[in-house]
Amino acid sequence: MPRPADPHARDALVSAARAEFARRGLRGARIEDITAACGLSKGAFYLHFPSKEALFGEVVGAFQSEMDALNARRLEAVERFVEAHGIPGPRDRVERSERYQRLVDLETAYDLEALELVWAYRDVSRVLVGGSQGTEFESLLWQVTNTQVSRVAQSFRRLQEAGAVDREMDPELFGSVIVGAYLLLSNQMAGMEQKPDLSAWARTLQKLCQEGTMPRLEVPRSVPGLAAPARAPRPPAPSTRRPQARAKTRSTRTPRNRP
Amino acid sequence: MPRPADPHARDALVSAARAEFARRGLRGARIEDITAACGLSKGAFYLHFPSKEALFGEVVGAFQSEMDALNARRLEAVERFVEAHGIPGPRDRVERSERYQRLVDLETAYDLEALELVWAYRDVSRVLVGGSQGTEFESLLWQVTNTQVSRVAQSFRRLQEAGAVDREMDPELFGSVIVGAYLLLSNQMAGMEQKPDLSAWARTLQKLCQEGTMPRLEVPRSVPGLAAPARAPRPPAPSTRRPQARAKTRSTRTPRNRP
DNA sequence: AATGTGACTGAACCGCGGGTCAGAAATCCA
DNA sequence: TGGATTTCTGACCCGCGGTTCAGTCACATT
Repeated sequence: MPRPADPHARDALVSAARAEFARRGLRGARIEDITAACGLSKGAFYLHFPSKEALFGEVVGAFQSEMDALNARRLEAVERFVEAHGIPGPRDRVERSERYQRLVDLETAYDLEALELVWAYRDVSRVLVGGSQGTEFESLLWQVTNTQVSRVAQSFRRLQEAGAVDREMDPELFGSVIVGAYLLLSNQMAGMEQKPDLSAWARTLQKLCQEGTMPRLEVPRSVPGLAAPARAPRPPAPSTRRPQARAKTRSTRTPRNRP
Repeated sequence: MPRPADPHARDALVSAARAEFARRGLRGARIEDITAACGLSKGAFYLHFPSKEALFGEVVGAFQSEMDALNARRLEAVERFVEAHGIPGPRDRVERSERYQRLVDLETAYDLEALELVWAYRDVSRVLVGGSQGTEFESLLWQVTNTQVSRVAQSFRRLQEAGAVDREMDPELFGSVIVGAYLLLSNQMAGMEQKPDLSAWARTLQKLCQEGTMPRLEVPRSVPGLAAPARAPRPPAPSTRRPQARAKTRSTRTPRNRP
């Protein structure tokens, strides 16, 4: 087997591609730029990957499977906790009991792990979020997102049924807020040169979630006019979606009149 | 002036373009598809816009200026409130006093307005977030995002200095969470066929913010181990950003050895 | 009707970038 | 040293899609 392949070529391509994707998006990245960054020629790319989409898919796959694994461990850990200690009730929460604190610590630890994972794949996350619209990967992003939203919503619902969180809150909406926060944070990570204090992030995130969903107990008055009529709710907006598109093709255009 | 232009042509093009951008992203949208959706020919597009980027820029400009205007009104309203009633202190918050409730209502009303605006431009928002990476509009998104993060962080900081919110929280991080929630919600809106109950969304959002940032006062024990060592923080990850890219161009490649 | 004018068409043009492949280069083995 | 073999190069091809423009059409005016 003469002329052994450069052992770093494949890794170098992956790294360069990730950087290029992060800069220009999936569509915008040019294979020649990727190979040039590794000191290779365009043709060399195809010795390792059939297309840039395939390369990206490989990286995304790794990201997704790690995320899935983490998710599974997290679900299992919470399950074990509930079996051992039961679901915290309203009292646990407002009094910040030992077992409530334990659960919060558990969740915080997993939030931190999730943040670490996102940090490691922050560039990929950025591309998935911001540069894969109209590609095969767009749906994948929503798949991951919705999985997370569901997970959060599910555990939220359980606490809700136990009376441990405000019953008026929509679990799905709550989940969206949390996941949305992750998405923006991951995008911000992509622009950072050094790692932020993810541990502090995880703590703040948990605090926000825990305190923000405290059930109403010793509340003095019951918050009547929260909905607030929101003066002048603004007219529906200048333009909605496709108001009067005229015809599918040029065939059916109405002639201005007949001679 | 014979052959008057079809009065709907321009609007139809804008609508069709927005739909197409939302489907395929800025880069992925094809001008011929846009014009075909209006029953026009490709050439007609250039009678109205110099390029698809120009069209998009026009729509984005409208979005941005409405957002800026709303932002200005909001800042002014909060300023007026503070002048009239002062900044709520810790007591106001934990007791949910009248003036605290007023401020929450005010914020909720503006959140609702913002959500309404995002709803009207949900397709544009989706493209800005998810389909403009590597284009001239990418920076614009971050400009808008950062403006909002700063606004939230600023008002957060003020409350923090008054002792009305937890001092341990990073204002910028808090802002990112809120804005991130908006971004994900706007993306989810883009896939909805009918308008959700934005008023409920605004309420939940505010509740989360308000309760989630409650200062520590009558807490029984002072929450010692929140930081949680987070077992096995995971090795830095399989791949970081461009570890060993070899050379800028093919010129400086190291020959494997000399004959 | 004839004519002028501006809206609109669509074939043609062209650059960009993905993908190919004949050949050069590198390495091993005899 | 001279094949044998595999890696890697880079010129080339080609389709896609943005852009152009000569020609056509619809309408107003005369």
